[in-house]
Amino acid sequence: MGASENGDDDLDSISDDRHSDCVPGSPRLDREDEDGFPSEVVGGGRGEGIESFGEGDGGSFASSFYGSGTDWSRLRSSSEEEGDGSGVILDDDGGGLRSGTASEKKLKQGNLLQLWGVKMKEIGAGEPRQANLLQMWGLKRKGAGDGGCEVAPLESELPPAKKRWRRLNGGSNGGAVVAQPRVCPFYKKIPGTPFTVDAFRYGCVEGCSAYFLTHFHADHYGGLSKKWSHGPIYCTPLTARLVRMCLYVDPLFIRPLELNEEHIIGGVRVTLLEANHCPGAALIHFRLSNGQCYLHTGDFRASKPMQAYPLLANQRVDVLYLDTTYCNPRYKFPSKEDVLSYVVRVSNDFLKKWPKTLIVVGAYSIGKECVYLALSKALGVKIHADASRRRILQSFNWSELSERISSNPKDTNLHVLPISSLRFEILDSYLKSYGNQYTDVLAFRPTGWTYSERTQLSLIKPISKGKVTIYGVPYSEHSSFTELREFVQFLRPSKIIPTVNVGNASTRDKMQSYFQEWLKDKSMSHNS
DNA sequence: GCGATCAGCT
DNA sequence: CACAGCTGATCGC
Repeated sequence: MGASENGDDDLDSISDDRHSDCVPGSPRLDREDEDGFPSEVVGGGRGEGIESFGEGDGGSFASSFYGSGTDWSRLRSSSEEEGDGSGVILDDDGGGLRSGTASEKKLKQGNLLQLWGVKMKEIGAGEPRQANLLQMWGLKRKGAGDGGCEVAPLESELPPAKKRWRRLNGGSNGGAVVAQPRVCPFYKKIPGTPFTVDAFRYGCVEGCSAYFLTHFHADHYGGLSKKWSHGPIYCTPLTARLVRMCLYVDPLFIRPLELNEEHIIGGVRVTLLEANHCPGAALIHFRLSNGQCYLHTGDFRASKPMQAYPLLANQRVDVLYLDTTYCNPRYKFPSKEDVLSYVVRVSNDFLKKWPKTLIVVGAYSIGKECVYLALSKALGVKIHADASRRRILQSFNWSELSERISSNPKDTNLHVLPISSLRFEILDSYLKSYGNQYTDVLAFRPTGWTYSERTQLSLIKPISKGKVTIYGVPYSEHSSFTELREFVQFLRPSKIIPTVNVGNASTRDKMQSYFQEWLKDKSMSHNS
């Protein structure tokens, strides 16, 4: 599921090996860096495959690239904040303040008012948030005192493409990203190579001459803009299109790599694999010239079919950079297929009782398409999305989806809205804006984490208010705890580096103990 | 005015 | 709790 077709792409005209000479002549890894990894990371045989980091062709890996920020202690951690007195900490490169306590952030931002405890809300008398969402749909005029007009926005009234993207996806930069260190953390760097993964918000990363982007979500592409000039960006053709269309990155820097093809970049054999996350999302497999193999999962949902990928089946993986979003046994959720049939069933039942129901699916910029696609197929109706979202969805070249998209909201009772719109007041206004076309709204909020307490789909209880009913459904695009365990036990990597939830020392310890538990029985190895 | 970044919130 | 943002605000240019 979730795989989208890669049709012809208009971006891939530039040959990939133009930047294959990108390893700068730099000193070797400093001894003080050791293997560059904290000792808490699980290792197979201690040291095996580790000493070789930084050797071989990739040995010119800059020590400055890998030397700073190589341990967890540089990461933000609430527990650590309590521990070390949380003074202002200077970066190695001098001057910069490390993201840390709230006071540090305020200092860094130079926001004296906040530092002094003056709240923003007390200063500005802003409009309530709802007004803007209503304005977005043309339901309410700016500054107009009336109850809103009754018509959906006309195409001609919409802002130009760029404004529309920015409107859909956040403020001025396509969505704010949570505070992170200014220095690229070590787990975004691939040792023995001049590569980083999803590391765009650190400016020019020293020693990095190739920047990989696993998928088009703001917390991964953060920092990319039309001013990007720090090096080539490698990603799938679909992600490449979005980077150009939505962020206006200069195409000279964008290097689309077809899935399932080996590409030689800087002497490293690189293959992108379908990640089962959002459209365009990829796992990245690196095979260094010294034989070391690394797998970076980006964000992914582990699945059985992945175990048949030729690069993963019966292959040694030395280091696994793992999406550990739900690496806790409390996170159990059903398969995507089960959730899709559940959503269809709920909708059919609802429509039987209230035939004039508007069905709404909440979604971010990309991801969760299969939820409304499944509804579209089952109900035999089209999908309405606004111009901003249509532009993105059409760029997928996913014909099964494209054919079902409608620009006219009155064409169909199945609409996609930003997930932030799934609130009673907003949906109620939305319902009213269609006059008497609909009597009720049935909305689905697909997410992975609302499901933590429930164990069965049948136990899900919707919340209703007036004519609006909202279901939170456990449609996850990350691996459940069980899926993660099965994937790790299948792959049996020598070493695992978590890439999510790493800001807290106790969470890191917990994850490492799970990894050890999963890998303790060597006789179960598939990949020995 | 525009773009980047931050706090607070969902 | 955490996902993947959203929104308003400030700051530099």
